[in-house]
Amino acid sequence: MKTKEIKIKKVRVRIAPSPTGALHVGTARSALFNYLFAKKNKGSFVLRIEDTDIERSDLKWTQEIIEELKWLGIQWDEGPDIDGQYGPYKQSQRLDIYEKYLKQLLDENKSYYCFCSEDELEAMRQEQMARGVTPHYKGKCANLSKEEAEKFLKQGKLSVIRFRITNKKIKFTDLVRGEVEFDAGLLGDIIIAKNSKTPLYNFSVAVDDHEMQISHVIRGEDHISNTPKQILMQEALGFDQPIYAHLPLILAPDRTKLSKRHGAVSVAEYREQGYLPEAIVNFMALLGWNPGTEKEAFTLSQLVKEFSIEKVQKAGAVFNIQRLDFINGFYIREKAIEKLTELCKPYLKEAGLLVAGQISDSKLEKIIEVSKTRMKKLSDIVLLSDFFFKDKLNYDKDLLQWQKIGDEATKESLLFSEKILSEIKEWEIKNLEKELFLASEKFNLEKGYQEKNKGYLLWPLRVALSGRQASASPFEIADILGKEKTLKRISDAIKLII
RNA sequence: GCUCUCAUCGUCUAGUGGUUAGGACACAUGGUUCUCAACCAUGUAACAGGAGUUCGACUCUCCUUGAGAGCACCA
Repeated sequence: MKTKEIKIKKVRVRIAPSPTGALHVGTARSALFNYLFAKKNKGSFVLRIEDTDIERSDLKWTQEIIEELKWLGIQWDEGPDIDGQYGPYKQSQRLDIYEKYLKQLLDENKSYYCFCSEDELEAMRQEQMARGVTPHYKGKCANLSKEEAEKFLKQGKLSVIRFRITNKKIKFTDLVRGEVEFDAGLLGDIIIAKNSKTPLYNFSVAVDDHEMQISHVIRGEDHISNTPKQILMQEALGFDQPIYAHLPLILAPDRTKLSKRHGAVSVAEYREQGYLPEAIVNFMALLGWNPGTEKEAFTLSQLVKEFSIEKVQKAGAVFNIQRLDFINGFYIREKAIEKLTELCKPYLKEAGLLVAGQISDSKLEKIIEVSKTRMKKLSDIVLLSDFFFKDKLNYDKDLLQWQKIGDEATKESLLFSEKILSEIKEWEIKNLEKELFLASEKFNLEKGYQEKNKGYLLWPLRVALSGRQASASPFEIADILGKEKTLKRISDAIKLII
């Protein structure tokens, strides 16, 4: 009995996005898992741009995909340079290679020219569906002689190149799904190229994966039915077969494949809304994978250590935005304040709140500091902190009232705060807090209010300073605003009551 | 329609023949608190159904049901 020779191949994986749109979160997660698998196994991660569909591909999408991947921290070992040197990692620059293999298949009669029109094909599909069989090409042109084909070609008849599917069962071992079997007889001869210069997906993938010596193909489950086609082509071309792993799909809340109609699907959109790359990475890793422990917070490098493809889930995972929000809020709170401030600046500028030179960095940091526990994403900072930047607040006077004490009592409360604050010399948060707490007790005693209920004094004050039902504490706001603005806001509030 | 795949709380999941079925998000309640967050504590909540196999099935087998993906001159 022959022992099968086991080749220990170096781990080489790839992610192969097509630049027909922004980087989809599903693609990003595939990229992440490939990256983790490569790093874990001391292998290489290759980025290949699949732009054979010239009509739909656009350079701007290639650039964006590269940018988003970099932003996420998913770095490739081989692939396009950042400065736009794509080299051999863009399919449109590999046309000679495909042409060579295409010719080989044609010469060996493993593929043939097909002259059927799209209308004919469509009619056939309809007819097959109606009969209850999987639509597939029956091979009308399969038996055309070489001479006939040549003749048609010379006449300039439109043609494509089809691959002869061998009628047999295709089995492969999937790292996440185990043994998978397909009946190739149901496939029909697939089109592998529009012409010698325009290869199509299933063919170019087989060629590229071979040429790039890809050892493991880790991709979304939506590709699983492409696998037998690619295996057949590898066999026809004499290529080694990579090991496959099909990842569960990322689902929308309605449990269908996450798509545009469900809202934001691109990494760029989440980035714009103010999600942090570490949060997105952590969140994506946990969609369809778990460490087998109860640990849930992972940095990219921790993920590299913990990742194992065996722990990848089989069932699709719903993209739960609430969980992303939670994780993002967690990372926001973890961020060093200087960094978080820098990250918030663009949002404040965009909203017209932050004008260069009007506010010091240290003051801005204080604003961010007192707001950050309420942030789920960076863009939240605008609504959370706009009252710090405005000169005039806009709110309903009834909001100033604490527990329906009435306008007059509210006014007295504000006047009391105004007096206390106007007398404070050392305008510093600790001191403000101390003085206001003392004042609150005194005020309650004077008015006969419940002694411990600080709301009589603090609520109207906080609303006067923020104009908000919910905000940071009055001490924090007063400290940031400074004495002059604080007193101004209090007197504005008093005027509002009158 | 055909092919393939999947199935534990609402969601992400742990669990590999014997568990009070565990954790996290979300939700609820309480604590803290002027408010909202954050934080801490507690709670609600799941093995799709039916047959087997077995002393014993969430766990193994089969069937049913349900769900998803694919079926392009897109990738």
